[in-house]
Amino acid sequence: MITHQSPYYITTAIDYVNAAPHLGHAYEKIATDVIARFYRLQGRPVRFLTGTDEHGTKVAKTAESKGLDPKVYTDRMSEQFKDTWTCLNLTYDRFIRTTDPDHYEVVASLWKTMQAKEDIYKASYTGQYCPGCENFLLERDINEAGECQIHLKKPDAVEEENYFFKLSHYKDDLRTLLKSEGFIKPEFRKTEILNMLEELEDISVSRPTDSVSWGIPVPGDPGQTIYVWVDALSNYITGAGYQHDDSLFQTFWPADCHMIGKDILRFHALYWPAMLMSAGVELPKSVYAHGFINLNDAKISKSIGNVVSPQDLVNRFELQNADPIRYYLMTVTTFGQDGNFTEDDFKSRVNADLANNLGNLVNRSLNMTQKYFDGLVPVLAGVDSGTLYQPDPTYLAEMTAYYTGLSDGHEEKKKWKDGYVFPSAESEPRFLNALFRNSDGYLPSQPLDQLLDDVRFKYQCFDFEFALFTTFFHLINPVNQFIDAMAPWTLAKEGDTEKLARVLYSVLERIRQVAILIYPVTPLLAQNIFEQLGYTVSEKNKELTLNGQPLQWDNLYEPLPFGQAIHLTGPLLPRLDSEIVGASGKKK
RNA sequence: GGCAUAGUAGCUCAGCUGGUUAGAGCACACGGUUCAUACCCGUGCGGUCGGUGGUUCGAAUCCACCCUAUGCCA
Repeated sequence: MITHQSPYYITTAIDYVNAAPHLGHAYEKIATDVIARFYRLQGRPVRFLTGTDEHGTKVAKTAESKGLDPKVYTDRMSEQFKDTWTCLNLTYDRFIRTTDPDHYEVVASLWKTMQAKEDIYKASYTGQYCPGCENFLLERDINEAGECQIHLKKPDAVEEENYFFKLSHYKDDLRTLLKSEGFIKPEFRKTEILNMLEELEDISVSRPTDSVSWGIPVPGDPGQTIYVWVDALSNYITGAGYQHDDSLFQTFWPADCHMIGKDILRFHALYWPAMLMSAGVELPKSVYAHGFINLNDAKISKSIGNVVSPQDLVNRFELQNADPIRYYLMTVTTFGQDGNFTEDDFKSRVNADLANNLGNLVNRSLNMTQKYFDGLVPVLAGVDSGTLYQPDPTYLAEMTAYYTGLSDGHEEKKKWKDGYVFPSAESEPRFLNALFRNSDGYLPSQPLDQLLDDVRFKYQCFDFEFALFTTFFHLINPVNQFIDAMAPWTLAKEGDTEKLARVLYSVLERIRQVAILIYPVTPLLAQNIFEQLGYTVSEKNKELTLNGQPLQWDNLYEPLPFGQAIHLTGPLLPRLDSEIVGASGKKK
């Protein structure tokens, strides 16, 4: 690994263990894993934190209802989350639990620092308390008759002593932060939070232990329990070694990105930075609020009964692994916006993109290699593989002339619409150049290296949909077209071995590149491709190694070794043809 | 009720700061091919861009109001 690159620290929201993990939880974790894998490919030291939020009355009550000690209950639930993340093949570096001992220490310490700064004070709080809920009600929990929506009883006005955090004190600093470039992502969320700022008040940060006992006690006041957000948000610094591992903390803090759902942006963009300001800790560089995923057009919720876990989907569609789920979720919508997971769309998209376009391409190419070259990557006579990606002046001149010939964008678009420049038999040598040199003859408007850079840029912007669209539309599909145009089976019949070698090599080489591009999203498919291409593949420190070397983005320009023995093992991904069962779990 | 985001072909979505006949993929129809996972390649079908008004020579794109969905807040 190249270690001179700057470290990258990304976190997910920690999940509340009161409910089992479902597709919504998975969405965020997958996106974060994609980013983590992408940055590892870039050679940056990455730290990826996820975990569970385990304190609070609800959890204590649920545990009690099952006759369990809260700790025993949360032990079980956090294992369930870990199992799910294993199923999704997540590469997190630590799974933090708010019940972890070091987290207790960090929260207590953070509290004391904020208290020493005189940002925490005690005051009385009056709220509408519902005995049925064992909690204070928010306005939205109360119906028009002034009753609790759930228990249909009027709540009691209860007054209790709480500690408060001087959030309002940080209004101006927060405004400056929020307005700064790139702190809140996507950009359109900025307005929403800035508007909230004006009505910012101090927040309650503790509850009497009588009401909430399952939590971290306030230092020096055992009668109070630290409230959920101070506890939960602090996980991000605990997970970076705050006060426990100085070298880790210095390496990875401040976090590069807190990946969260749009519902909790307020806490991450206002409360959390203010707490850090108070404690004198550096602020995270960005907070990314992603959208929600619906399931078959319905909100994912217990009451609707459409809670589906990734494991459920793997079983239902008889998937070999979760890659198709990862792929679908990352392409179903523009990241940041809400999306909809539809099961028959899932099936058809996975079949079309992964099985047919990519899978079949890999399969047909390797089959031909097996058949025509005894399973060895074709050797290009008289070509030094080290020079394959060196610019070819003749070709560059040709391309330049082509671009210059286009008077404006309109004409270029027209050419695009008229169809790609198909290689005739005569133009074939140029086309081969295109496949493994700097430019791609199929798409004259976009040289190959630009396309590859474009994919990288899209990943950097968390624009996963476009990163993959570009890969499939501009890099994979053209290879299928190329194969048809070149008709290697005809070349084989005619005995034109040299040309056959060039065509097939070009195809295999492009497949190799594509495997790198899709690796962050579908790591196991990528791994399978590398294995079939004949590489010795293993995993080390959450990185893939090919022939002993860690896979890196730069490998895009390190071509497939001539003569490498491929390892054909059958279809990359079988088509999904299983019957679709209703999302709600209803039978067919 | 306030703030924010979204509402575009049967389905999932692109369309940046307004400009010639609104774009992909999937699905569907027809043709071609056989190396391949009933696959791949080609052609075609398909939309009065949520509604109503307005600004403009010109709006899916800007403004106002309304309807619907989602999140936060009250």
